[in-house]
Amino acid sequence: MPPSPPDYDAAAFPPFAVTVDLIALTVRDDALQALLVTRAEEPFAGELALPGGFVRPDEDLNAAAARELAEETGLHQVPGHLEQLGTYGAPDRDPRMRVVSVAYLAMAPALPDPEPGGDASSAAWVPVAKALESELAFDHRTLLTDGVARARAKLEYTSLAAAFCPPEFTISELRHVYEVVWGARIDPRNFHRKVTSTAGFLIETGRSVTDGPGRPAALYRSGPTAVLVPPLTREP
Amino acid sequence: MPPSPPDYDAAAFPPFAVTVDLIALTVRDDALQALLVTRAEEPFAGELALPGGFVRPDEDLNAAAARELAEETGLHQVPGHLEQLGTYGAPDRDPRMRVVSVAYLAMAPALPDPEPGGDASSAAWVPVAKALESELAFDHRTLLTDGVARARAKLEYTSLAAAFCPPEFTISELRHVYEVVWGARIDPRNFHRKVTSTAGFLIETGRSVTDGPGRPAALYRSGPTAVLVPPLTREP
DNA sequence: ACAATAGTGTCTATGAGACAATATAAA
DNA sequence: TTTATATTGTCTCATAGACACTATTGT
Repeated sequence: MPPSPPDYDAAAFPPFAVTVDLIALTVRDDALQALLVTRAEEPFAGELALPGGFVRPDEDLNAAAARELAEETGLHQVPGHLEQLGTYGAPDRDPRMRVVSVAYLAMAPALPDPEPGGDASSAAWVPVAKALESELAFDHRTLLTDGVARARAKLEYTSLAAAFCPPEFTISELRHVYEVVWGARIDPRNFHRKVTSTAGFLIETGRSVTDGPGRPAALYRSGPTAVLVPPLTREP
Repeated sequence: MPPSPPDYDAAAFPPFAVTVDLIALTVRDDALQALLVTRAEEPFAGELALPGGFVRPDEDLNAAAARELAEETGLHQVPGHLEQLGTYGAPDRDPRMRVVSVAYLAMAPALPDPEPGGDASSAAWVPVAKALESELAFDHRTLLTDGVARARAKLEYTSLAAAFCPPEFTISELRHVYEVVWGARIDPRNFHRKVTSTAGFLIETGRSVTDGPGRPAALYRSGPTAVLVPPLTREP
């Protein structure tokens, strides 16, 4: 058994840099898309990367993630869902120094394109399939893969799909989220029955909208139920 | 929108300390128990805390967690399962300085008590129910609560319950893990049918053991299936 | 024999998936 | 009308839970 020091001297702690990185996902143009930036500085200058940045000295981790998301999208208040995904801290993941990155997963409805020329000039929404074909800076391919896997899994047993929808949405829009994220067709009739029979998942607004031909669709808001029992299954 | 600096100067990054903390769980004496230490130093000297310590300058996060687990249990190689739980970094969570802690969840079979007098002299297994009644240092009550919730949830849809069992175990032992972690009785007959009919969950060893009266129980090893479909449900 | 635990078989209600049928709109 | 989408209804098969029953041990 290796004899280990009883504890480090608190004043001599090894210094780390701590960053937050964002896997911000949305559904646009029938595709799952992620927010990516083009790095302006070394290392990996000119390459695609996940948005992120250093946590400030007196800033909570979640606050740092929310701040970065707002900065990169150009919106004050970003709708949708934000949760911690995991922390990545391999000693050599950043060539400059020891950096530990706390990754956050954001799920948002379709947002306007980030303003070119603004602070987030280099940010853009990119289909996940295309992003995973590209080179990504640091270990960001791993982060993106993990984030997408988490999102896909969570659609099964939580009501998070609604985070990809605007505040009021039709059941077709919700189904479309599932179909795009899972990459699978879903029977509209069974889906309708399932989501409407899960208590607390959806709240009727009483209104309806008509888009193109066909019977108008009822509008719903997201309900209080976060965990779906039974879950929606992915394998037809 | 607050104008934010385009990026921090990499050389002027805000320094953080990074630690790993362990939620090490086991099933002993019909109770879910956690490994706790009594702190020797300020802050919170004399109080109960989760085991943990600083990540070393060239150490991976998972390696740091595995090292701490080995140190605190007194075992070179700790059986069971180790996974990242989440990262806790509120600015004031450590009164000394800015500390970001990566929490790891460990699930192990019943282990010998840590050697008093050794390096882990202050470590001991404590029933979770009792631990949550006590004061815990830092935000460790939150970490412990989150870890237990994760473990309970994961028993439903993964084969992780076997991590609480020795390498070879009976179906009764496995069921006992579920009953203790969930705090609910499970019908032995339906449980038997369920776990044996989930392909890849259990592997027969061909041997059996007899403990007390009753028919001998077949011995199984854990199989390759990590995700249980369909899941075992918690609500009878 | 009796008690205790392991393991198998059976029944029933529920729910998922397939798909027919109806409702209501645009073209 | 034709077409497209929304919504409801029906049928069938699989399965979860309740529980009777058999198997095999210790006392």
